[in-house]
Order: sequence, then C-alpha cells, then structure tokens
Amino acid sequence: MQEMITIFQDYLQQNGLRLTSQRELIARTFFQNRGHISTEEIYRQVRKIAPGIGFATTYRTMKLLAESGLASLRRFGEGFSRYEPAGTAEHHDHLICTKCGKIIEFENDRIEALQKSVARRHGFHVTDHKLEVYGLCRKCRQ
Amino acid sequence: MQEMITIFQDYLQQNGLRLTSQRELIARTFFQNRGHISTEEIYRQVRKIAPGIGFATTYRTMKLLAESGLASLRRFGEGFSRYEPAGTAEHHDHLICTKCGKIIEFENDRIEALQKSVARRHGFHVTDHKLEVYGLCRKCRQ
DNA sequence: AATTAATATGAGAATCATTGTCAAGAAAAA
DNA sequence: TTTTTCTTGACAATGATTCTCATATTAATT
Ligand SMILES: [Zn+2]
Ligand SMILES: [Zn+2]
Ligand SMILES: [Zn+2]
Ligand SMILES: [Zn+2]
Repeated sequence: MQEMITIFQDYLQQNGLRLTSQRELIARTFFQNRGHISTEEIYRQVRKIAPGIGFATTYRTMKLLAESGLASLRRFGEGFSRYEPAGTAEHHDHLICTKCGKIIEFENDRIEALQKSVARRHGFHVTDHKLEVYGLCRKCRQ
Repeated sequence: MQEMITIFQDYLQQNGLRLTSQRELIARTFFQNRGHISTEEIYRQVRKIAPGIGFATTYRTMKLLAESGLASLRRFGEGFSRYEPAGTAEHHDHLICTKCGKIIEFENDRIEALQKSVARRHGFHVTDHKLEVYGLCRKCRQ
C-alpha cells in the first residue's frame, strides 16, 4: 500500500508531475477499496475526508493512476467506468450478476489459449481482450 | 429482406404499434447494410432519402428493431452503440483491430463451453456474455 | 528572499450519445 | 366526423466525462 503510493509518486515525478495531497488521498482511497470501484464512489469517499475536493480532480487522478499502471479501467456496460487495482494482479475476466451487481473474477488459461488460437487463424495479433459473462448468482437465482 | 420487414411489422402490430414510412425506411436501411452499423450512420443514410427524418425517430426505431429481436445492440467501447442483424444469425463474438477498426466475427464452441463451466463452478446461471478480442489485423501488422 | 516559471485545483461550462418532452400530425376506431 | 391512439420532429434534458480558466501552490532562478 505504501509502496503503491511510492510507485505512483515515481510515475508522477518521471513525468514532471507532483504528488499533491489531493492526489495522495484519492490514490490511498482507491488502494484501500476492493476492486471495481466507480469514480463516483471514490469521489464520495474522498469528500468525507476532504470535502473541498472537486470531481474533476478525482477524474484526473484516476486517469493518472491508470496511466501509471496501478489501476485498470473497466467498463461493464453500466454507463460509467470502474477501476480496479492492477499493480501486480494478473489478468482476469469477470462474471457479473445482472440482478445484484455481484462481480466475481476468474481466469482460465484454456479460454485464453483458445482466444489466441482463434485470433491467429484470422491473422490477428492479440493485444488485449475482454470477457464478461452475465448471469444470475447463486443468491439471485433464489 | 422482405421477410424481415414482415417480421418487424408483425412485432409492431402485436404491440399495438404501426409500421410507418419512417420506420420502414430505417429498417430497410439497416437490413441492407453489413452488420455493426452505428445509429449515426443509419441516420446519415436515411436522411439522403428522407431528409426530414429526425434522429430521435432513428434512435427509437433502432431500439424497436432490437426489441423485436431483429437487431442486436453492440457496444465496443467506442462511446456509442452499434447494431447488427440478429434475425437468424447465431451467436458470435468479435475480433477487433484497434488500428483500422476491422471487425471479424467468430464462434468457438469450446470457449462457450468453458465459460459455462467456469460460471457453474461459481454458482452462476449464464444468461449472456461478451467476448471481444482486440489486436492488430494482418494488414495493420504491416 | 523576491521573482519567475511550471503545475494543480475547483467551479462551472462544454461535450457527446442518448433519451425525454411536447405540440402538432397521421391513422385507426367509434 | 369526432374521438382516441400512436408518431413525429424539434429541441430540451440527461449523465458521465472532459475542458476552460482564473486562482492557488509549488519549484526554480535570480
Ligand atoms: Zn446476484
Ligand atoms: Zn476485476
Ligand atoms: Zn487493422
Ligand atoms: Zn457481430
């Protein structure tokens, strides 16, 4: 966690940017949350501690976190963005409950391998992918 | 193609709606295009024939086409929606070139099966999914 | 320290795809 | 024909995100 801030600071410095109190607070808030948090939610939490902070700053900082490689942007088709920690975590995909919003992460090497093989067959060089499986979680099935 | 219009008309009638000239033109324009077309593009094409048409009507009609099951909404993270024919076509996923925008469709039963098995393992009942593989197509790799 | 240069912030305007509102029009029903 | 229902187009509204800009902060230079 402390190291995260350090990594962030390094990234900022290398780009001639500064680690301000606002940026640090936003970054810390992000790190101490579980993944898949919306910018809006970060903004709300941050305001409890520093009520004067603006949402523009929140948006800007989340973008910086993503650029630094510490956060990954996710769009689950809800009409807004979410971020999740991306420091050392490996790639994963998502299982999303359409009723309660529960998100489960999974990774499956065989699926990944099959994707690459399909892509190769079409002459594509894969750089990224997005797999979202929607459905009802155990609870929501009743 | 004619049958598509008929199916659309049936859907409308069953819901107490009418097949107006605007709706018919928008539907025909949609059907005679290849898939993955944006609402904006439909709107442009339609206006060449009926310049007075409004974009609200275009949006509304595309929505109706989707509800009728004749069109499928796709969001490729470009910030806007696309539609593709969904009449009899089977499910498929997408391979997207991040440089030229080329889109290739594919289907792979093994991937689908693996998705279901992962979901089952987590107690999920799958209703839908979205798999987008991004990369560079043969041309764009140089 | 004083001055100058660069970067950051918050408030609010702007953007952009999409949807809502509503008065006027067209079609169907009575 | 009158009444009811559904459509339309113009334009306002929405909501997430970005931009603008005047005002702070901080860093660099003298
Ligand atoms: Zn659920
Ligand atoms: Zn995740
Ligand atoms: Zn390409
Ligand atoms: Zn497709």
